[in-house]
Amino acid sequence: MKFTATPQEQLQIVTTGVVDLIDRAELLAKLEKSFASGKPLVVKLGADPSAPDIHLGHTVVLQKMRQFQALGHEVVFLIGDFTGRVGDPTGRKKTRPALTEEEVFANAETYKSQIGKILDLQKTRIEFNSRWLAPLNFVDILKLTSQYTVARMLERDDFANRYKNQIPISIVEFLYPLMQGYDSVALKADVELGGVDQTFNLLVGRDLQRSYGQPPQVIMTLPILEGLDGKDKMSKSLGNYVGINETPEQIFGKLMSIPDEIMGKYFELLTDLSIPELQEVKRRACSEPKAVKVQLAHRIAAQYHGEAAAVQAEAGFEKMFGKSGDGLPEQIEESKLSAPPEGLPLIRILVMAGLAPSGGEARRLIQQGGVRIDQQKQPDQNRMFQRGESFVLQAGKRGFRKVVLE
RNA sequence: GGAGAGAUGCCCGAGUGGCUAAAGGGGGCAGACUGUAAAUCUGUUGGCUAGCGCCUACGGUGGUUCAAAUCCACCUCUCUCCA
Repeated sequence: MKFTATPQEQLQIVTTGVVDLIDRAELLAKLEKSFASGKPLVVKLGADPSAPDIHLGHTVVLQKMRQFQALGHEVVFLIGDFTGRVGDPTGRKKTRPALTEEEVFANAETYKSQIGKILDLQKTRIEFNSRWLAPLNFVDILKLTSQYTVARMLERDDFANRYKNQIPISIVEFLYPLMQGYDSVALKADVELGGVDQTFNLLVGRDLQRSYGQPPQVIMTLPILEGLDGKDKMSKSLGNYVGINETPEQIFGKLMSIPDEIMGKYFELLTDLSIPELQEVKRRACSEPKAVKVQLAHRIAAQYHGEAAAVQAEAGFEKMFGKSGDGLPEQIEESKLSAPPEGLPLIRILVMAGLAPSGGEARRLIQQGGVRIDQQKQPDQNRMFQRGESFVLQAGKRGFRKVVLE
């Protein structure tokens, strides 16, 4: 392998935007060695197999992976299937069900199709940590655990807080950082990437590599992206995310709903704007926030679906919410419902069309004026509809369904 | 192993026999206002029901009682201190 960029140039590219880099000198030394020998660095990124939906938050670190990849290094996308199979004892109520082999395989495929939007799959190595974790026996595990102390584990913020607040910490949780660190040993990783919240785990990897006689990996942490609510980090379980598999319309719409304050950060972490462009955007964000937000939504939609789709998504948005629009989305999903001879009451229809989770919820929506039929507010919860009728049903601001009774 | 504290709805948290589908807050949802932003105000937030009402619910099981989230017994789990 021949590198086109010099170690210094590579260092420059690869360290922009990182929060923590441990250690800069080590990284440069690794880059130099790799440049001289023609041997690419092994760059590791771990992924949780139980949540195979990749959202914009994940892309921050994936983009960093792509930079390494573009420079000619070997990126390893590591799926923590073993961890997933063990399950998570922390959430007592919702014990994470151990994933079956089929599920792991299916999730891996899902991952591939998604990370392919950012990484070059041809050049991406995909690994499963069960390959080396499953064969370990108790002696191996004792050796692994003897490398670490409880006091050092309690250095992790999360553990320290829970310990202080008398919230349970399972022994197994102490093993997770060790397992993750052992992954680095097994892969002989040169660099491991992760969000800043992963700092502790990444550091454990360094320590373990040293214990096992390997040169320690360089760790690089990247900023955590806030979710659509602008408060918590973007995550599927909080529902404040934009999945990269979503339609351009969904991506556009969701991005338009973020708080103004985080627009700058989104531009910074999710687009490839240059520094001067970023400054320009941040300046305009105060004077014309709407236009800037549209630009953001457009740009990101285009990144994943192309310019044409982004243009269309923007037009659809205007049609729906703009001053001159008619308040209807471009595409409305259709529900064919079979009605009994006596007809269907509105409440039932809302539930059957998937616009309300229960009858009570549907009733509430109607009572509060959140339900429209063909754009007309519909206050009568008992209104009956007969076979052959069809109309556009709207629940709340965003729930639309074309209902056809048959 | 010993002593003590605790487990309540999506989350936090009040509630020590009936007026408790359970205060209050957070979050969610809807409405008004708007830029599908923020802030603010209003309503709402277990299920079934047009409604009366019925069912399910306060870690689990059983018991006392006309009546239990509340009292008793056992069990499970968590935390603290001692060893």
